[in-house]
Amino acid sequence: MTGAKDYVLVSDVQALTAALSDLSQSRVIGVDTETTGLDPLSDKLRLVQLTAEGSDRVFILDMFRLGDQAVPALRAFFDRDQVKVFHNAKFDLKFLRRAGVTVAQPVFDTMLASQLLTAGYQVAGHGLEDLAKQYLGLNLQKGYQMSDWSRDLTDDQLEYAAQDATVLPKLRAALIPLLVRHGLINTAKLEFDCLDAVVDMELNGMRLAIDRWKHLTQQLQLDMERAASELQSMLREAIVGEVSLFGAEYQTINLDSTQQVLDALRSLGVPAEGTSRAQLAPLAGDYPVVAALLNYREVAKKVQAFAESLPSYAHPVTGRIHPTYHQLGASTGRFSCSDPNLQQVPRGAEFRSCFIPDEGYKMVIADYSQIELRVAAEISKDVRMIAAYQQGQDLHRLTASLVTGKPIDEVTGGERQAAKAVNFGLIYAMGAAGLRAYARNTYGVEMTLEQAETFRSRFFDAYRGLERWHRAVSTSREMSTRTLGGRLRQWRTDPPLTGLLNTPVQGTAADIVKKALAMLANALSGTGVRIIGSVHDEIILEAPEAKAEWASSTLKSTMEQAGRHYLTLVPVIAEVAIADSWAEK
DNA sequence: GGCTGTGGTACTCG
DNA sequence: TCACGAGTACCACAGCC
Repeated sequence: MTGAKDYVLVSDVQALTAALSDLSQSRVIGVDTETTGLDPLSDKLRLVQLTAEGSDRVFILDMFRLGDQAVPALRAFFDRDQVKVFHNAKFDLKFLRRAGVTVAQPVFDTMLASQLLTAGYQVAGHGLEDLAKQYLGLNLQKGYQMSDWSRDLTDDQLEYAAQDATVLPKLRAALIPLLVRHGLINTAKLEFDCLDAVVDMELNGMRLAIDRWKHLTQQLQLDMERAASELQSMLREAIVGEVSLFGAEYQTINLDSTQQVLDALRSLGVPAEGTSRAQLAPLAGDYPVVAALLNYREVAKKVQAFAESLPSYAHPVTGRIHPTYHQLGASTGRFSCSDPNLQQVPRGAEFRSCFIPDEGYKMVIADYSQIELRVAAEISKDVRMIAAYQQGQDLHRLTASLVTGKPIDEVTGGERQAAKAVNFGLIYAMGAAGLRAYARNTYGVEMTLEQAETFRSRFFDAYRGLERWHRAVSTSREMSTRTLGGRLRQWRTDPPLTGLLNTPVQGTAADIVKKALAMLANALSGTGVRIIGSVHDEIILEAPEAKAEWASSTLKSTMEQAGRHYLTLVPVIAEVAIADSWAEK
């Protein structure tokens, strides 16, 4: 046990002033909070625990007792350039923000630091207890997180509250040498700088036109019922003739059960190896029942996974959708998103047009143009790709021309589409077989394996730098890789080549988006323009109508500037639109 | 009999 | 159909009370 018994309960303004003055002497302070629940939009901030590095004394601010009169002093305190150390800072920052307190950089987040150090590895946990044990050899007292922080506090609760705060500066001191050793200082700074934008996105959320959404849901449900009954009647022929107590017409099969569906298909004479889309798609032309199944699946997914579930996420206080962004949720450095996952809302306008701005506001939406291909050009230093981007050429058209041997302006639209897919697939080492399958299924183009191989080798003849990069990576035997920003991903066993190629590309794109978000949070602070979402290469703002033009040019220039921070050979372009819904891009 | 957790499958997105 | 990276819903199954 770490007995941090030395705490001072601060419940009036005089004591607060004295405490903050005392803490101001320290270059580094640990910050923790206790709240009446987990939701910053409906629960309350109860305690703020502050401790100076090197001290075991913790000032525990009782926000219920202090009330609003504490806010100006706290705001001034957190505006100073001391290092504020948090664990899972996003949580505390959201509650502080709701209480009227913004926290200026520099912020150090021990959880993000730990996640960066282990990126790619499966580790037991990144909780404060885990880190205290691992890096400091301390066993923290657990079990008070979920206690009732809304009533009079017990001595046990106060001791628990004090304990976590004292650990934070110590953890930072232990983590910094590791970040240095792993070359992760810049990446850590980037992640910490990004926190404000993440807090914005979660607190702001996105507005859903709920009536419109429910109407869409009803339509889709009808579509699904039609698709289901059509499929059901086609499959029912499979069980006609089988012995049934009630008659075959009463038998239904569970359309969501792959086992039942496969049995039924086989007894209808469909030569299906399995029920995956990949295995069924080639059979759809010959067997109407297969086409019916694929159709059912598509619409069922949209109804069950998106349409029906989304309204339950509308927040009772704001009416808006507030997802959770996991800053290091993907091992490449990308965000992941859940509850709900707004990053997988179907692209169709019928879905995205239901996401709208507040009255008097516009959405301002921007995404990077071909960001991953540009990053691949920069990493591989391929002269042809770099030159094409510098001259503002259409890279897909160029690839089509190089592979077919046609002059650029004779390339057809179909060839350009095919080249688009090839650009995408081949930079991640898609094999000849994959290419062949892709060409057949997407464009109905039949080719032999040899022809696919020729196509592939022409691609790499055209882009020598890309080929050199592939060869260098595949012979390197490295157990880790880095993005251009220095972000690290490690493997414990021999990594797949595709992972070694994909991670620096996808991860550098993530570095760029995060840099842009960090810069935006600063640039937009106090302007009334809100950051409301981000989907991998896209950033969504909500701006008062009068400021939409300004927000739009700020968004575009900030995203492009963030790109230049990492890419020096290849220009970065962001395309921006002012819109009345997410469907307009 | 009903609950929970886990693995597999299939879909969505960039 | 796929190369990479994610999350969610559903089914089937094991283990438990």
